Amino acid sequence: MDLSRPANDLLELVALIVKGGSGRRDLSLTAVATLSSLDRQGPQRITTLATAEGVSQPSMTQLIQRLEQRGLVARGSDPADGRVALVTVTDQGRAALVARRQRNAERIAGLLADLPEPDVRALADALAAVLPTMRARVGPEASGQGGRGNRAERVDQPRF
Amino acid sequence: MDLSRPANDLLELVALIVKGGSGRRDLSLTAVATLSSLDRQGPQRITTLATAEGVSQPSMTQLIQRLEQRGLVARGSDPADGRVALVTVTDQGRAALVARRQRNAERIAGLLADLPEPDVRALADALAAVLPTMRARVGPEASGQGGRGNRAERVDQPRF
DNA sequence: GGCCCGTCGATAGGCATGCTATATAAATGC
DNA sequence: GCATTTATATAGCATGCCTATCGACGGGCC
Repeated sequence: MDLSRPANDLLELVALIVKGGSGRRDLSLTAVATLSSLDRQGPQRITTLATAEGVSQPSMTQLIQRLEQRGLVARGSDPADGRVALVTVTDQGRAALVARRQRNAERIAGLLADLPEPDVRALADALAAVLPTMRARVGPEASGQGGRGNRAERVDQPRF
Repeated sequence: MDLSRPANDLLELVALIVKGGSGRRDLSLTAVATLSSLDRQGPQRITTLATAEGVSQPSMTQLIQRLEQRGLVARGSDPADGRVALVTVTDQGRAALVARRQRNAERIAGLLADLPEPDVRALADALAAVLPTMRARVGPEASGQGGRGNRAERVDQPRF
């Protein structure tokens, strides 16, 4: 089956949605992903977060510092290893996450609201069928445990 | 009809796709969109590009300068109005655009390739049905001619 | 014609977020 | 107990965006 047309269509849809969210970002994409990871998986160390989000360790250190200043995360220490900094989401961080998700969902719902209902239904069903597999496909590779060196060992892949 | 589930699913799909494209970007999102606009609609002035892409005029000036240094666009002047700078894509710019699109399409096709064919077909059909309307819905609003002031007059909307 | 004002683009300065290279501190191995 | 490895922090730099403001051109009105 030829995937180029759906691939390009999907690409365009993503571009439309991402572009629609113009304006000042309160939280960067990486910040949201990091908070989300901390929310789902509990306290994690800096290096783990860095490799999971695909940024360098210093970048993650700085991101955590910014998030800490804003009260969205807290730092703890690992009783078993004095070097590690265990990062935790605060309630405020969780709230920011929820608010952010809701705004995005509303924006997208606004786009969908203009479409004929059968089309929306077809899209909804197709997404529901496809998402679990894509989650599984992307997830494991992105969260490869890594952390052996100081560097993130990333492929030089174009982003979007 | 309840749009929250499809909206959240779509959001997650976008997040998966955007996050999948980790790594060094050769061209920013705005750069690609600008080149694409120049390719589709021919030479345009800085201000028009800025409002169309939702960035400030100085940002667009700088982006065009960077793109010009890399040979991806060229500047001309409007014979009818000495103030305006008409920006054009070069062949090299078009080539960069094609290469970029192809890499992205391949990446997404790679994701789709893991899915059962009927699911892909359903998604492809749903996308094809939905895209024209969304294009129309998002396009006009984003390219409102504006240009009254120096400032871009943007709403403070969270991006993605 | 000459002046004022609006519009177009450029410049200056600042902030956020990423990077690489390297430093510091704790743990581990001989 | 000192060298090595590992976890994080710091320094310095690049990019891409912003606001504020400047200089240049164009158009209307006297």
